[in-house]
Amino acid sequence: MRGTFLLAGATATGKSAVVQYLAEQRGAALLSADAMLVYRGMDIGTAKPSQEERLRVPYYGLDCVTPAETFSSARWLESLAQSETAPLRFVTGGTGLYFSLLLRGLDPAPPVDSERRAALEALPLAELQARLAQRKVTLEDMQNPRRLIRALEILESGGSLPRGWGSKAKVKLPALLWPRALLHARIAERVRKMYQSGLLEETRALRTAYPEWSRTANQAIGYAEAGAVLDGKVTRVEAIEQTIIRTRQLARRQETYLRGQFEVTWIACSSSDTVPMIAERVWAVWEKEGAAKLATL
RNA sequence: GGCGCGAUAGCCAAGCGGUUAGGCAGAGGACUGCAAAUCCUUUUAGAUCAGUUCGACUCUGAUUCGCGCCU
Repeated sequence: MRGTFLLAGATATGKSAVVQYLAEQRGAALLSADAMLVYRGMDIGTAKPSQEERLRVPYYGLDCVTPAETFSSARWLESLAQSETAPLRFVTGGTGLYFSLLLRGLDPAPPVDSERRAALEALPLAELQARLAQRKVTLEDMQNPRRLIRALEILESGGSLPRGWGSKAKVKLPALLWPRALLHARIAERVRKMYQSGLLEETRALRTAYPEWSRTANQAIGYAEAGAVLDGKVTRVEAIEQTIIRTRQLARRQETYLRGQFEVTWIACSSSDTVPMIAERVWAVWEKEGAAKLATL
């Protein structure tokens, strides 16, 4: 078997373990499709594959930047390109946007200009809306400054807005799915383990190494709350609780994105399943559906 | 035992004799270079029983439970 095979799914569904297992078994390379695993040193809170696991399988898409740097989806495409040489490649991760890039491509648009972005971010929402109104442009989501700003960046530099992935024919994507209640239990357990494994200490060390973090790294689930503990703003117990809640909310949004953007082949999991059992099901889906048809980038 | 205060949704918490409290959590949705981000929508009430009233979560009484004080 050759080619690229994908496995999506919400956080804490066990994607990584399943794909690690399959990669070891089949001699594949792994590409992480995750916007947080790119941060060097953010290991415990992102549930990054261990050094041992990484020695057994070639990995791409990990540790691309420091927490002080700003990452971007365009930048992730570099990791994708690096992994091209592998004859058999498995891609897994929780960032649905990256699967969109992989399967649907990226319409031409100007890269982010940090000065222009900062200028737009300083504007009130009403001003952003007014500027779009001047250009007779309406977005679906006129309350969302993020999207208004990006639209203005593209328009003000002479580009035209992408048509939208959601409106195009959906592409197939396999994903793991747990009953919500079980997933919530898995999330709670995982967060507690992160604290037992030293998330606070890791955060403290990273803050020493990098006093200023990029906005995205700063907001990373687990690290934001651990930082609040270190600053004495919340207790450890409160931070654990808040991290669990934010992770649950992330998982819900991840599933919503997959449902909305892809024709998902859901691979159902239950509490009695082991990693090899789920891996077998994933492999069966991959064999049946064939290698992913990637967009030409 | 007596007196007082309280009881509102999974949690916190208001006003009101008739028209949506609100927040959090949960659920659904959007998404093209920050995505673990950003934004939109939204279910679930009035401890129990009786009374007053056209109409009670709101007023009255009893009961139950909780808290405080007294003996």
